[in-house]
Amino acid sequence: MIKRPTQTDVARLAGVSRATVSYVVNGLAEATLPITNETRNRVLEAVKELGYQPDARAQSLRSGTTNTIGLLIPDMQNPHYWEIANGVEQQLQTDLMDLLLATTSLDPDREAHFIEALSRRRIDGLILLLTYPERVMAQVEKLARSRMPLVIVGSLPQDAQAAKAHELFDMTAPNYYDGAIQVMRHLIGLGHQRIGLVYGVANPFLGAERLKAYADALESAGLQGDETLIARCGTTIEAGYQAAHRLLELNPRPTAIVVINDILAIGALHTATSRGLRVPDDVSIASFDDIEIAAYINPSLTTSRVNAEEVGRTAARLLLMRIQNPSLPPQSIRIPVRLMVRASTGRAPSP
Amino acid sequence: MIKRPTQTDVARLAGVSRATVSYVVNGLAEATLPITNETRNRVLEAVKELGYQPDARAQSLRSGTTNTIGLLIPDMQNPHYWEIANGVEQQLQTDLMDLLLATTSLDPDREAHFIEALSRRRIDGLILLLTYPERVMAQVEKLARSRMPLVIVGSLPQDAQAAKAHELFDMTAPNYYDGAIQVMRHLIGLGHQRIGLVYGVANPFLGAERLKAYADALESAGLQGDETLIARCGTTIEAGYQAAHRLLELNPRPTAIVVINDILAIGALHTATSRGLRVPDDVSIASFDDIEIAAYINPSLTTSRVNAEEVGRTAARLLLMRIQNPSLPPQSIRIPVRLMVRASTGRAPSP
DNA sequence: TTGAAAGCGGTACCAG
DNA sequence: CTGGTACCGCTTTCAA
Repeated sequence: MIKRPTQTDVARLAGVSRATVSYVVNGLAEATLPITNETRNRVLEAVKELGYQPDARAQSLRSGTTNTIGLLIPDMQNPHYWEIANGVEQQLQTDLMDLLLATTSLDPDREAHFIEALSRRRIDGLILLLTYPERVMAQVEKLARSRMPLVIVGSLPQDAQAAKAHELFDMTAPNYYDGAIQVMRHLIGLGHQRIGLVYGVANPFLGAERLKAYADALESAGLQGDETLIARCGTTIEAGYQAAHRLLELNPRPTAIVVINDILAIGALHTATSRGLRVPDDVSIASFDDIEIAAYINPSLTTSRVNAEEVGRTAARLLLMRIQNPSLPPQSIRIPVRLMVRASTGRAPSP
Repeated sequence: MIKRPTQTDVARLAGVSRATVSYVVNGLAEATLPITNETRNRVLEAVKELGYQPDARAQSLRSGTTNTIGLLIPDMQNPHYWEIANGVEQQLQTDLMDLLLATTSLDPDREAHFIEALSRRRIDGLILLLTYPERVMAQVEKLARSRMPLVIVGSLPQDAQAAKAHELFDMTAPNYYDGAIQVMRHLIGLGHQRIGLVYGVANPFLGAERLKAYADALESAGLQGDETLIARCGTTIEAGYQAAHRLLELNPRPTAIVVINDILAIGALHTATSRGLRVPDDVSIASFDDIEIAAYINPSLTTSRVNAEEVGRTAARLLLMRIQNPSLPPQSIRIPVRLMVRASTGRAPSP
């Protein structure tokens, strides 16, 4: 550690007591506590001369508040998450909270580690985007019970824990179910009958809503589902690329592919192109999120738009409200989505 | 703030002193200090029962070390920076340092704010990717002089401050000059004579090396530069899109466009397509960074590959070395780049 | 108008 | 083997 000037150093240099330094530095001088202008200036000069910066650890230890909230995001590689982080930041800036950002790289151990680390820092609140809730739920529940303000972004697995969850912390999540229904209706409306799904998630439950909507939509259209039409894979572009290959090798070939997110859809688009298929003439591709790139790639992506910044802002808003008023009943807010029809989907080719 | 169990609570429950709790929790029990297994277990049980977690602020206040380093990145919207952050994380994980990530959203005030905030937290070291060095250099120099371990990623403006800089902190940066020369040689070798440049940077100096290499390469090929061939713009995809429009409206039209990074190149590619131009038959496009998407878009991007994770790892390595040995002479490490020739560049169209 | 002093939650030295 | 205690840097009440 670096030796930095302390309050005591400033006090000595200015020839006052530490208390006085504290008053001046925190601007209490002007308000309640009358301090001579002359003393004040002596202190301020000493501060400047020494380059004194109050120690945030000590301040927070003493004052009991850190003025910082933590945000855990799963995966650096997906722009969708940064857009959420952006939203959180926007909301926080209006208040004057600092953000402590951590990313788990989709690693369950790191997820647990960071929740622990953030909690030990005694941050004022925590926003979690969990990848492996089943691994850390106990930890998270304990946190919640210790009355740490907590917001979970995204859904939780459908088991007993999830049921309790809503009583413990606030939640917000995009309405992926609606989104997936819209995507499917759009494709079915275009005459597609064989529709594949690239299901690229780190943890299966993460796409559960989209998967269910996919199946529900097929069924209500009287189309038959088919396990081979579901290509499960990882979360990288390359994974999406490979998974799409598996789908496009099927016979008969699907005429449309729904991809779990835009990043993987870029991979799938590449697959189609490299197989000499035209999009959307030979195969339609649609996905979720509407990251900025989606509108600019060629062909532009039909995608179910999640306003990620709004998700982030909502999470931050919920958290700030809870920090201010810890006894509020927990809320759960769904963020609506909107289908953006672009160039990657079109009428099903005639057989 | 939340009331959490403290060392004292544990001590009371276990019927021992606070010192003993500290020993047990920090595992000193096994090593130097022999403590009865029975006492140890009593303490551990109390810890578990109360869900006690040591307060990181208090620990660090006392121990003088935070075991945390800070990383400041400019822009959430560009995957390139996230890849750098990834590299930093990788390197840090091998040691057991925590990472405090902050992002400035290209806002000079936030940049200053975060440097201040991180410094007040008394982190053990700081890695900076600066967007507005001229605004914060004084602050940064003061930090450096206070012996805060510091690594600057990227280059600094070419003025007196930059000259001093190398004596104050470690630096690492991709060799964009070489990269740009390679890109230009590649295009000139393909017969291109009118080569545009989309210069989309938040702060002009940030692309200085690439700009200079662009001019140098033109000159040494006996081609004449032309200010109208340089389209200055912002840092979003949309900005790249617009800037490329300006270039492609020129008469005669440039046959190749060099774009300052891949993100903007995606915009430029979209411009060409929407103007009905074929890439690379009518116009070639090349850029910098090689973010993951670059290989998957259509056409795939010819780009000067910067191994961003290596940049991050290098920065972290430099920082950790300096933390361990603060008196090391500052180093400056250039990261080599490599031209990835893909489908977005081809022979210049015959006039 | 200013200062003395208690304490926030730990660590680690020294004594027993 | 265990406990008492000074101290890390700051805030805030209370007295002077």
